[in-house]
Amino acid sequence: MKYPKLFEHIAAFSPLPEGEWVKAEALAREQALEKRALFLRPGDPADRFGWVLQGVFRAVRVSARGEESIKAFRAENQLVGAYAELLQRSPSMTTIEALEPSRVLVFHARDLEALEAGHACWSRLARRVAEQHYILKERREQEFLDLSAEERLERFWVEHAHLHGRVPQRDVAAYLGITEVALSRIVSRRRKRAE
Amino acid sequence: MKYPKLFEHIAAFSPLPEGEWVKAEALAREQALEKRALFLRPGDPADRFGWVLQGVFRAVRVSARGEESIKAFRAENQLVGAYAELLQRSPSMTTIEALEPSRVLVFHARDLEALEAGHACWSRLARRVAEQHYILKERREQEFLDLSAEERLERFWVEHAHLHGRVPQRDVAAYLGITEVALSRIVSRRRKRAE
DNA sequence: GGGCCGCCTTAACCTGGGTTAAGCCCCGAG
DNA sequence: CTCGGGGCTTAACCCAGGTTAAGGCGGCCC
Repeated sequence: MKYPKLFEHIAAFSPLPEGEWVKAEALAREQALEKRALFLRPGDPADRFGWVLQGVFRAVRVSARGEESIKAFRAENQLVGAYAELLQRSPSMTTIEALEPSRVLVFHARDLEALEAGHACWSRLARRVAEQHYILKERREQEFLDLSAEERLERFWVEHAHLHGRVPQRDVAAYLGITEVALSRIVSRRRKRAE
Repeated sequence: MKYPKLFEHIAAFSPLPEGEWVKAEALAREQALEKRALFLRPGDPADRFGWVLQGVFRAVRVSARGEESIKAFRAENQLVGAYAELLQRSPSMTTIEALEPSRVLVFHARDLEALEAGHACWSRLARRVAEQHYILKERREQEFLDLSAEERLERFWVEHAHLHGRVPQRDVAAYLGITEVALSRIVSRRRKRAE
């Protein structure tokens, strides 16, 4: 087994026999990305995804008007990929970019399908992943519905404390759905109140 | 088989042997709700959900400040339930209310688990449901990130044409994340431009 | 060292949506 | 028929955040 820590992590999320994990490892390959390198770009087939071994990524979508908004940040022990497009077997509309020098363990969707055919644990895992992703998106929806930008910022740092100092402020703004100017204002307003 | 139309609908979404469907029907019961009646209220266990046979529902969440926001509308051939809470086995924080006299086919989560143990088709269905829900929430997230309230309204009516005349305007506003006053303004602005 | 670039801040002005409050229209109960 | 209430609209005023533009600051390359 080459990635025992990752195995622990995944098995805790959804039980997985060691033997199956070893099979999966054999299908994966490690990819290193420098800062600013893209794991996925718009138009690419969205049939691959990765577990982050090291580093931070941002999932960006560029709107029709050319504005960037950020769907998610991903760091160690999380999945990176264009999940919605993968499910719909459509090309990626998402850019996934490393914010630091990073390493990822890459899987191909069709390899996972093969594993699924062999052992039910993979389907269970896939289901849990879908459910977990759903819960997170619903939480985010709730934040847009009843929180102001300032409250969303506060919650962002509670839920993403591990990203402190690792993501530029403008990207936090694009995640919150505001401009970097507005975010800067909010931050300085809070600073003043804190004195 | 008591609900052949529903069976067709579900089987098209995820293949399902007739025999399994008949078993499921035996575990379900039909519930009628008058206008304004609640299918689920906050604090209820979220372990039941239903297929809408007839009618329209709104899933409401009341924020800490006492403001209502609407997470979803559900009509014929859709699932109603507090899905996130069901997955987390926590009590419902969602109110689900009939906007018309409605009929629902009610299932209990633990009955579904029993069916899952008997035939893999149920797990496959559950997975597809999770994935589909995810895709919809991600789309909604995107709308909050890069669309103005007016554009969200436009898209709302494209995607919910079947709700025309069936949901009050204030509820549409609460779905879009704005007040009914703001929505009324947007509508009249559009009316003027259309002349 | 100097110049440049990436990132952040600040300011001035504009606009969309929130808040409050008044008023309208329709409908159903008495 | 009248009254009251629910749902929608309009208006006046306010504020958060968008837009545009200028400038600051640190790091990096030459």
